[in-house]
Amino acid sequence: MIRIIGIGVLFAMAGRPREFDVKAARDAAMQLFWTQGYEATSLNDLLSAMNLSKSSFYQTFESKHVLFEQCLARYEEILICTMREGLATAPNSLAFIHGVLTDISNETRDPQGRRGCLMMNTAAEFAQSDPGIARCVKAGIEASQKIFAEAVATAQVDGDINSKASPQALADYLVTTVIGLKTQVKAGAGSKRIKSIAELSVVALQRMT
Amino acid sequence: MIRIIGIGVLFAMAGRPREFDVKAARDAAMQLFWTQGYEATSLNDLLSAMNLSKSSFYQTFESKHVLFEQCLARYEEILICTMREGLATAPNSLAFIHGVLTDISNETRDPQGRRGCLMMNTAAEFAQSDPGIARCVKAGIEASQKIFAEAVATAQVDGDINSKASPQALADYLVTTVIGLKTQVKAGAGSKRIKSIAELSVVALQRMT
DNA sequence: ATAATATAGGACCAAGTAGTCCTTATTGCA
DNA sequence: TGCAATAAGGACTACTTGGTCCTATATTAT
Repeated sequence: MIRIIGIGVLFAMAGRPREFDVKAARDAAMQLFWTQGYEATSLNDLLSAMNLSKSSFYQTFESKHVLFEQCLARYEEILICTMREGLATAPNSLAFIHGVLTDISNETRDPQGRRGCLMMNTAAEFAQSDPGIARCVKAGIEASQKIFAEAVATAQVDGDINSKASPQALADYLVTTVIGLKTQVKAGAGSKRIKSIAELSVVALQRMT
Repeated sequence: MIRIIGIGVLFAMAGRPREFDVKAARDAAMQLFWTQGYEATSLNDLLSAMNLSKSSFYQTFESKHVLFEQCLARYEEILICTMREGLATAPNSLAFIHGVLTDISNETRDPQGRRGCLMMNTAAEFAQSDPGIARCVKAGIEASQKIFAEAVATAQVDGDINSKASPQALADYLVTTVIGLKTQVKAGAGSKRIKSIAELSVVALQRMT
């Protein structure tokens, strides 16, 4: 039996309630995909990490591929929220930008940090062969570029960045630098090196026209 | 029967001669790995592309994994040679650096160009799980960084780059930027955008201290 | 009680994986 | 002529893959 609650919200009645947290399970899957990549993550890996039986898995999530799409979307959501929050709470916009770049140097030590960025990893594994995934990755990059553009514009008002430069262009530059730094980390670069590149990039940013 | 020719060179005598070109076959494999990645390239894919029977394949190349290592090494060799040549033939060092960055914008159109860089793709797929591969990737990055450092040093002598800056540090910056740009291309960025980021980065480079 | 749903577990499937082995034919040198 | 090597092709192994289906049991609202 299906009951209508509110506007357009369907609620299936009766039956045994779900025992696990769908969001928590999906987050566990996201972590796995993030660490291992899509292909390298087998269904059994997922079932273990999500602590689900195959039955429950397929009843809740359509397929491995669909689950992955959800994980990617969720990752981007978290990424964007984190960035927004960082921008809002930073002492000023330049400090935010500086922080995003230099903090990457902290990811060098443990394997956890060396995973890189799920979006980028996905672009590398998939973007050529799966248009849907490619669109999703592109949207994520676009979104983070937008936040950087906001930050740049504010920093220009603050007088921290040359006002002649286009915030869009500088934001593109920043996204590119972040991607480069994260990939360097993944490839094994050390903390000191990453930090110095980040510092250099911020200085360069302030002098651009 | 094995005969010794020269110093330490072994030459197996008699027997039917090999009908295919080992180097050409390996290059074909390299192209495939480059386009599809390691896991996504099946043995059958390789046999087709290399135009070999399974027998010939395993007689000549130890395994898929060993072949991949050879392909990666070969890729890095070509990359370094190409860079050396570019640096040698460019009108000046800054023009070389400028060319390397801006030429990436030409890779945006066809899928061929959007493959990215085999080294980076490999770092993304493997670096965490295969120490040998990781070492090889790291060596390749190091080598290209060295060439950039040379170019920067010469450009400083030419007066095109501020002499106070460390060539090593600027070279790290350049490698990072190249990686970022190539990944952006892979993720679907357009030619114009890539070009403008590249130009911006070169201008920034010249002003660094 | 009944309907509806979720649970665990396992059987099962078709396909694909890298890799080994064997046969038979081919080719070149000594 | 015979040895040594390559070639093509297929049989075969042992394993993994994502995914379906079924059974039996548990839990809830009506």
